[in-house]
Amino acid sequence: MSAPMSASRKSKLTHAAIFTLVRRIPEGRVATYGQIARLAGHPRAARQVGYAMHQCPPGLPWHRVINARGRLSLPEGSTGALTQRRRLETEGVVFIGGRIDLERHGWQPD
DNA sequence: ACTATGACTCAAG
DNA sequence: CCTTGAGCCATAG
Repeated sequence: MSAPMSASRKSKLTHAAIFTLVRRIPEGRVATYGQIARLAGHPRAARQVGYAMHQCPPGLPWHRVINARGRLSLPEGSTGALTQRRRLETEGVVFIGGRIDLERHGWQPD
């Protein structure tokens, strides 16, 4: 049986799976790397999510993915960080002291 | 195949 | 609040 099976469990956390979840994050909401990994069935693969963002295809709302502390993981002052913050604020996400209140903007899938 | 690395996370000091 | 160390797993060279 070389059936590859469904990619929901027992498979490696692929970029495709990560991208699919990231696309599900609604506008004005944010999700953490760990949360995406967990939703994909890999609670410990937060790093892979971040790595996948490095290879994120055009059109992917990568800016809605932040770290567990409610801050942007990109180097502060970098072009990416500024772009991310600007896009999030455009969507209505509020930064308080450079931080996002996950209780308020955190994405909660049904 | 192996080693190094990384847009992470958590616990402890 | 910040720093340090360890765990984690896929990708790149």
